[in-house]
Amino acid sequence: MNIGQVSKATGVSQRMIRHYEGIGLMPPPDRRDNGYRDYPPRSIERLRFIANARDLGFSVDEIAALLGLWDDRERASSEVKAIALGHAEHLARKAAALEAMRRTLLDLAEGCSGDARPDCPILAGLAETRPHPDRELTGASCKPKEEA
Amino acid sequence: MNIGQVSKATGVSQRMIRHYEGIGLMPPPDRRDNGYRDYPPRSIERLRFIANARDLGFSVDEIAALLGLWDDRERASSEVKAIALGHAEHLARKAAALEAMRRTLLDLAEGCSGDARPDCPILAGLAETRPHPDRELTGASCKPKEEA
DNA sequence: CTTGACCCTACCATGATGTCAAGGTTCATG
DNA sequence: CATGAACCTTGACATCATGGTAGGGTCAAG
Repeated sequence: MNIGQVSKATGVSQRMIRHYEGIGLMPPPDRRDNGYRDYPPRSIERLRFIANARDLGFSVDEIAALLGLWDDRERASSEVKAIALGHAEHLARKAAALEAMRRTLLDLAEGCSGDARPDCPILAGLAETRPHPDRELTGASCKPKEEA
Repeated sequence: MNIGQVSKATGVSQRMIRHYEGIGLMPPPDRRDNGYRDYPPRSIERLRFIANARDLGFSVDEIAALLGLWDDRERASSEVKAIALGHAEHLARKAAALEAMRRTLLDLAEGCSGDARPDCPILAGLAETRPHPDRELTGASCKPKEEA
């Protein structure tokens, strides 16, 4: 199969199919005499696996690990489950962070009249001193450089 | 003030302070004879505003809009509120998407024994045909859909 | 003068994806 | 056969926010 047909069959863009090959998620397919990639039917399965995992928010590294387990018929399902549950935890933390942002925003907006007057607690809140003024500072403001 | 002091005062890295200048969020400050950036105290306020907005997940474009309204003493608070509420909605949708992913993942993991046996519904679910019209990827193996 | 902290610009990298460019191949049709 | 559409190829650039590095200038104190 040509790349265009694989793309249609899987819903993965040609661009990303080549990309996955480049980063090692897909094995390099055979080439025909004209240089065209020639995919075996198995590739479709594997691409769908990758795309589904991506849709679930797995990182490339996680997908690589899952593919390795997929290829290994002897693997223990506990390994797969550990990756999946770890990722679920990761997703939960991200969702909670977004929710906290939203909460803060709604709290700020609550005090805002939302009319034609210029007074606005949202802007006032944004201009306030930052809650965590202890972020990373680039350059060595207080760290000794021990470089040769 | 030198950039290092502004960085310390705001918790924004020097790297990002220069970046915000490059993308137009911060006005280019005066330069001393030696080429060093020389910031007025106002810059600290503005940087804090930017950093706070960024922490709330606003995009650069949204921050630019908020800054414009911040600079405008005549603006109506309704404009600010509209941006804020729109963004809150955006955050809610993102959080919901993450939660849906997590739900799917947990559903898949539920059927997984998580022991030494190779049988694993998580991998089976990932290898399934991609949801094209509507998704039914949760739970056990569904009927394989044939689509070209 | 030396040292070390500070500043400058400019480039590279991330991750997933899109787009565009410039060129080769295949095939159908006039 | 010639032309053009539709396909394939590689490579490069852009996004967004951030970190890092390289290479070099500046300043103040010892």
